[in-house]
Amino acid sequence: MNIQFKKGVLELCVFAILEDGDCYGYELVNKISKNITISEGTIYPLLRRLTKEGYFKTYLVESSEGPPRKYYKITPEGLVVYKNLKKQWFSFVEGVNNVIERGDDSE
Amino acid sequence: MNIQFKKGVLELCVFAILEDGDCYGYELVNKISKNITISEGTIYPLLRRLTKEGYFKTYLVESSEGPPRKYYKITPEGLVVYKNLKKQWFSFVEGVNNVIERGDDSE
DNA sequence: CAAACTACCTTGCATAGCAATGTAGTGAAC
DNA sequence: GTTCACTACATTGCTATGCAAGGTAGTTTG
Repeated sequence: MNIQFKKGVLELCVFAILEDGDCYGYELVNKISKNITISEGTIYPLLRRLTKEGYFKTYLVESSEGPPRKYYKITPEGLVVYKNLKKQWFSFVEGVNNVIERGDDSE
Repeated sequence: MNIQFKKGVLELCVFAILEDGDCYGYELVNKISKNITISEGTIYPLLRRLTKEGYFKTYLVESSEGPPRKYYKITPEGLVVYKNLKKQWFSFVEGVNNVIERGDDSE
């Protein structure tokens, strides 16, 4: 899979999944992996960053299957950023499709 | 516009436009700019790289409106790479849409 | 206690886009 | 006749993000 394509989009994916319900990091990796190749080394720093920026809050939950899980919950600010990012993504894809399908738009 | 989204995709756009007919750098910037914000500082290094990798050939054409134009022509190898990249792009977009729309796929 | 799984985390590297800047040619304005 | 705007090429240093590779620690199975 083309690594470059993912730049900025994984952030959007994480937002989208968390909007549907709180998750912990390892769970996010597994969910995203069903559709896009992703590694833990990508997700954890991303979650830290977005938490630091105030878009997520975290809480720990004990697990009977391993170490405690750090759950991430989207904040109201995060929700605003997410909706904006989602719009940008769709309009970007539309722009790319215009270029690809017509090579050019006018004339 | 989100800069990160463009990573790797501008390459695809350049391929797509050149598949439709030879262009010079400045022209490519203008064509892509109709749909996606782009700067010259991005396009010229990209064209150099893809030419060096054997995906484009170039030829100069005098212009009455300024300095000579360097036209880029896609090579057979370039065409193969382009078709592959295009497939990857569409499958990537599909994957992202799956994540965004369902948050998850299974269950 | 070793292997396999869950679950967290960090470091250094590669990549691509961009702003800023520079060079030259043409043509119009003043 | 020189200043401005446009065409058209190009380079440098910066930034951001994803990844491989590595590590820590808890649980369960043998």
